[in-house]
Amino acid sequence: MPPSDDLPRNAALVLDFLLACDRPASAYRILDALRPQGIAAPPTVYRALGQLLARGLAHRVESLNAFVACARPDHGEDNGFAICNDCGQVAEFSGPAVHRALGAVAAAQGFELAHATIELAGRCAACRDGEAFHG
Amino acid sequence: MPPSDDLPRNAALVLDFLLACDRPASAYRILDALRPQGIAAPPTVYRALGQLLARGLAHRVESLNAFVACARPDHGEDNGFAICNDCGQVAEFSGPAVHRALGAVAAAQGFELAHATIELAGRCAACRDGEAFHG
DNA sequence: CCTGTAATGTTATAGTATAACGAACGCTGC
DNA sequence: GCAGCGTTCGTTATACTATAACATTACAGG
Repeated sequence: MPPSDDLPRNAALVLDFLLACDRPASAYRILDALRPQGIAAPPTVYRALGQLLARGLAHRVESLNAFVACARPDHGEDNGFAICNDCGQVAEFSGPAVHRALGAVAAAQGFELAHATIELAGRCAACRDGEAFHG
Repeated sequence: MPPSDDLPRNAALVLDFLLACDRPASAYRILDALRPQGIAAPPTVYRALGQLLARGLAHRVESLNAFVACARPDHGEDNGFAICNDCGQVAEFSGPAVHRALGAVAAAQGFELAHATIELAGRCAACRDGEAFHG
């Protein structure tokens, strides 16, 4: 499987859309957005997303049932997301200390860790600042 | 809102079922299991789950779209789950070191952390041991 | 040419979750 | 009592998320 270039047509379309989005998009939102490009049915979107996920070019945000383009395709997997409840934006972060701590927890239980899902919900710096003006 | 006792009838039914399960149950699985007790439609289940989640007596496992009874109703929120891909069992853990690390990551971004979702996928100790006998 | 693999298209269906309505219950204050 | 209020509950319908199953196309290698 090629690293990142020469994506299939549909995967490239979906990735371009995700990159243009500043927030997570659901599969059906992607579908609606790409109908003009000839994508007509859910399986097409889910297949493209599957290819992107397999290449690490996109991530699924479990707590939103939505997808984002990877902010750091070069970095490792198992990054975390900070999700703003106010504006809906999502920031991807790596957090080596978090992974060390999780690895320790897993090891303590004899758990063989394959993948970590880390999703923080709260308010981003911008929205906190914004609220300062309103009270 | 009372702490834990005197749950509404449906919430108590759902909690009893989750406690009897050794693994996460989807809302529709709960629905099927509790039809004999008079629960007939999805909103009834989701309402009961909402009450349990609000009291911290159950948790939603985002990566499975399923629900578990809380293993530690006395402990804090934001616990993590270790999900075995082989047997489907889920272990709840607390991991203060993880929270400290996540708090640091959030603080570094100016992110106001409200809730952390931490879900580990992999293989539990029992399933690792089991495989040793098969090769 | 034949065949295997990957990508695609299409229809239908499974699985997850909530909106919107209204009825019934228990409580408080009059 | 009973009027008003909040909570729970029941029901119907619908929205949203995801995959099964099968047909088609395109291209690489023997």
